[in-house]
Amino acid sequence: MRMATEATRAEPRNRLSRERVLQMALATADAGGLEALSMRQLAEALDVAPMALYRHVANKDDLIDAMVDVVFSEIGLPLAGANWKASMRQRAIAVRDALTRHRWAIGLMEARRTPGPANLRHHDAVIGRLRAAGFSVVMTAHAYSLLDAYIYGFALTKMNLPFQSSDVGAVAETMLAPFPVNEYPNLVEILSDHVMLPGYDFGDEFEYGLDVILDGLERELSST
Amino acid sequence: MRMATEATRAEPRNRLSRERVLQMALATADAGGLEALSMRQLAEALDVAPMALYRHVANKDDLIDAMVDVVFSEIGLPLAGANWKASMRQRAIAVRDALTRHRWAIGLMEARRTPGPANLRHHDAVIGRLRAAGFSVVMTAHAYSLLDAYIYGFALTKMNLPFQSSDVGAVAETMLAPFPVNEYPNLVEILSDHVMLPGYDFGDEFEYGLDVILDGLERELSST
DNA sequence: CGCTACCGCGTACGGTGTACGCTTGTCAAG
DNA sequence: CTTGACAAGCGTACACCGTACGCGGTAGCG
Repeated sequence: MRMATEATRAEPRNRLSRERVLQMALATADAGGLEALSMRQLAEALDVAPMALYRHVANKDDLIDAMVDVVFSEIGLPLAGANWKASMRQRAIAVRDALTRHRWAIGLMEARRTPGPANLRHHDAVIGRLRAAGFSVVMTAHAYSLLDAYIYGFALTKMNLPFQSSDVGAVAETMLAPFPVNEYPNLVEILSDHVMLPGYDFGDEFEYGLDVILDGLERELSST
Repeated sequence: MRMATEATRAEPRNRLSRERVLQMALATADAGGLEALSMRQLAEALDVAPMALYRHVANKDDLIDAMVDVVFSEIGLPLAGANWKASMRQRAIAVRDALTRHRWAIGLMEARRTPGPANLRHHDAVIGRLRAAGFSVVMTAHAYSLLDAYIYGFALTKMNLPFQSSDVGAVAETMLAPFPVNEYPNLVEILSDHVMLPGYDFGDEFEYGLDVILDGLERELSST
């Protein structure tokens, strides 16, 4: 039998591509964090020799740049119709959600010095939305800086939280165990009287702070 | 001649110690970032074999934990006397300054799951300051979450800014060069009409956003 | 059929963190 | 003064990492 039919069937199935590399890299990083992403492991996951990856990716940095741009593309653009507060609120939550899905990306979103198209498109759209709502150029810079700092910072502190928003109690005790009781009374109070109570979810703090910021910006806007 | 006097003079000079390791590690990380800090390089800088370090440090993670706690200790505690806004403002700036001195620490301050004593002391003092100012336990959690997210987030985005707050123009052009003109009009506008102008310093955005947040918290506090 | 372009691979180099066991300098007790 | 214990520093080794370089096979075209 000839190989043609086999080739056209079996070959393209395992055929490597930038797409497949990117997708697998995202999956690995989502599952095990950035430090679990090694070129060798990635190659193995794709059932391919390590060096094969370099046909589709210039180097690891290039790969990560591309991964970050995928995250940006998942965020979507802010709504154009709604009032600016609703629009910014929705965008903030979209970013937060994307960063929750891709925790490894948190430190990198604004770090790469070669932003991808999705990145630039996103920033352009947000800025445009604010300008259209009547923000001056200066106020837009203020607002964007404030909002993004909060969003990324919340993701950062939340991600870094050494517990999964559930077994807070155990972790807190482990943290404080090496120290004398009542060494840190205020910390203990807020932990035991609030954070460790059943209903508490640190993630809920996000929207509270977000609304404080949006209200503050609204006031700044109308006072100009 | 006897060795006693020599020993007491020359020996402790080169004698390794946790302190010396820590100090050199901080210097290296401050100068070249966390990725410049390798145990081998660190050993060489201390004129010592790599494995000698492990007498004073359990492993690299333990070393980094200790380094983070040094940063916390540099921040100092919030003023007790002043009104809470001034106190929080001063603390925020102190944290920002510490993170500017030690950029490598930004992602790590809240990440380690074994916080050091300076870390806990700091948190305890801030919480205590807010409680003393009349914040309820719940409001304290809100305020702290909001403030820290902003502070760390600002440090994160500022640190990651791919330029040194000076040659913004060149970098911006490099970023946008691969794309058609007018693909991102809003981005271009804010860059050329504001960010790239001589007087602009992104660092100045920090206090603007900080004050918006503090004012917002004050309003929340008085409306309770 | 032959040519060319490309894709995946093998090998190798210089880096990393660190486990394990040896050597050597210091000091206390006999 | 000798001896022995103890800790500090070291040498070697291992498993991993990113990736430069060049080879071989295959696909699709003329």
